[in-house]
Amino acid sequence: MHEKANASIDPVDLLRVRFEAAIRAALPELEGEFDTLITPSRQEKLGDFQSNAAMPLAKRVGMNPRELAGKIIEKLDLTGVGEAPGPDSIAGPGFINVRLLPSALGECLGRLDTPELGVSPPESPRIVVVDVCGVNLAKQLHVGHLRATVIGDAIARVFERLGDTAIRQSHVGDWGLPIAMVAWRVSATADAGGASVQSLTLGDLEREYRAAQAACRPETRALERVRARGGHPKAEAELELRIEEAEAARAAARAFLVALQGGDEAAWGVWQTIRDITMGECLRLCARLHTRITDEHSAGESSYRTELGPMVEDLVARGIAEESDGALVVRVDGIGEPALIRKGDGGFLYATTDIAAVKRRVQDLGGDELVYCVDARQSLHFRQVFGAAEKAGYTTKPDGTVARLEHAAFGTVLGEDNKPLKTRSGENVKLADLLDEAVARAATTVAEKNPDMPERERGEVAEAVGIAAIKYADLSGERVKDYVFSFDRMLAFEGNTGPYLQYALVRVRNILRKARDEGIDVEAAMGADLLITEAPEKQLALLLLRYPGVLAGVAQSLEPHRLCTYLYDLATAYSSFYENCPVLKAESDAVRSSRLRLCSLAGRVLGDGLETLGLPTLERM
RNA sequence: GUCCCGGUAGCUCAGCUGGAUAGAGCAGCGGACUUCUAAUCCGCAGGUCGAAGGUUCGAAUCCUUCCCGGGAUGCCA
Repeated sequence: MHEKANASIDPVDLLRVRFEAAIRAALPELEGEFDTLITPSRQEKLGDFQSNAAMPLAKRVGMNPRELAGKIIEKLDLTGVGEAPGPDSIAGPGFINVRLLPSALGECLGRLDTPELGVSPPESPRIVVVDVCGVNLAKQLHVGHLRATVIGDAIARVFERLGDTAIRQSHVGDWGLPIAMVAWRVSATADAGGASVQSLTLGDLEREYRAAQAACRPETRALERVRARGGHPKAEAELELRIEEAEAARAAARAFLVALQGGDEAAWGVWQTIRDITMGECLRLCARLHTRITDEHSAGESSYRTELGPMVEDLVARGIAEESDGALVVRVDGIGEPALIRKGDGGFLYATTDIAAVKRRVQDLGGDELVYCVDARQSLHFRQVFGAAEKAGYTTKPDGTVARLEHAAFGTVLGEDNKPLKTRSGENVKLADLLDEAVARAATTVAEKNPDMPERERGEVAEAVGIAAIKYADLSGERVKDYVFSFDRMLAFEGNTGPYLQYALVRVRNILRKARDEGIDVEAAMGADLLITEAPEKQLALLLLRYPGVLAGVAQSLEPHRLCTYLYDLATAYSSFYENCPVLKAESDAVRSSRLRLCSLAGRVLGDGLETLGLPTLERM
């Protein structure tokens, strides 16, 4: 315990040991566990860390909290860690403030300075299955898909960074009647001598998708309305005809679906082509977005098609599913609405596929934890699916351990009217257009700031800056909150933005590059004593030490925005250090070496953090 | 009706799971580029944390009720 604390990176661990000993000594009669309640100070003038333990403990033993705080600091030995405590260390109702010794800070930093930046591999790495992206066949990705892709990938990256295995799963909506409707339509067009299916773009497919939807929608409501008003017979006749046509279209689409399900070669070929067109475009965007989502991560609904029937039979046989109004449902304790898993007509529903997906992710992929990065509006759906899967025993691994299932819900992207940007509105912003706009704006800024930069590099910088701006804008807010989409907000390059973080890292790299150019032995400086004397150095050092803990907190909470906040604070602390503490022109070689090492550490943490969020980094900008 | 999620500066948002005088960015005002790149830094100004109660040494944070906004709610996915 003491050994471990001595080797710790986080000063909180060092202090906890000292405070525990002091409290035990001050209150020998105290029984049971207690918390030392050590946290970083919010205001640096008060100290670096504080313990709030005296207040609850005083209550427990019936003492005055300030008096108890006094007794604690009498026993508190901070040798080698912090400045000796005195009466001034106590403030307010009984806060105990601690100021760290520069030497202790340097030693902690030295322990952070490992190839893994203080992140130790887990004793038993876990398998975390992360649901990402959420694409549907024949539909373009729009800004609504940004979140599932970017946040999901970031969460997966955090687990990977911590030494766990992340398996991304893109649950592609590639099955069912809507898909059959488009497939039937494009196939019929091709058969009639129109455009071949292969020649279609995703944009074409999406238009066909909408057209197919419209063609298959019976306008019974409109007819009812017309009849209720005693409308014109001609209008009535026309609507009746349209309804007939729609029914015919639906019948044709159903027939196509049956052919597809039966393995009909022609139907299968059309479906495959539509799939290839959609996924090709989707994966190009995923790559451009600097995510690690690739083809191997696609597990479409179609991949469950042969598993659903047997699974449902199994649920019925074991009495987990029951009939209700002709449909089959699974009731889950604590949820009013049951999960529907089979329609009256025998068809399966999205809950069915999702339950099968839980089973596969736990029992075949070996997931210890399943994370669903999906819109918050699906919240009830996932509570039902998780509950049903648990009831069925599908969340239990072959070895008997039970997987943890979590819906990492994100808020909706809204339009200026405060309503969700919806696919059918037709006014939604395409993801590809957003990226193009971002890069175009970044290119303008790059040209202004770096007129001498070679053309090709300017392009690369613009791409990285634009993508980082968008991703950071999406990642930096609390996950569950909605936001109103705005180009200006998402493509800002100043202040608390992705490019700000990239810029701070570029400044680090510039110094290190220049040092090498000037013939300074940078490698030697990497072993230099860390002299933390100036306030900005201290601020930077204290933040650096929090990095491993922040990563762990993000994995625990599934909230990447915490890493954003941390990196922004770190970049700000570095910027302040940069302005106030000359490195290459430091007053002595020892200080210069120390600062070079501090720069290097800051750069590595920043770079590592950016990469863990999935934001591209740069050498210059 | 029931359930879920939000409400913090003019705007966009943080607030480390109950700690001290609630913090940033943008916008506004004023400073700092012959210096390691100013996509930066420093300063000023800006707040009954939706409302009212409660819990306790201490509440933006926990509990209750209410107000406002959004969402979900068995045979679409």
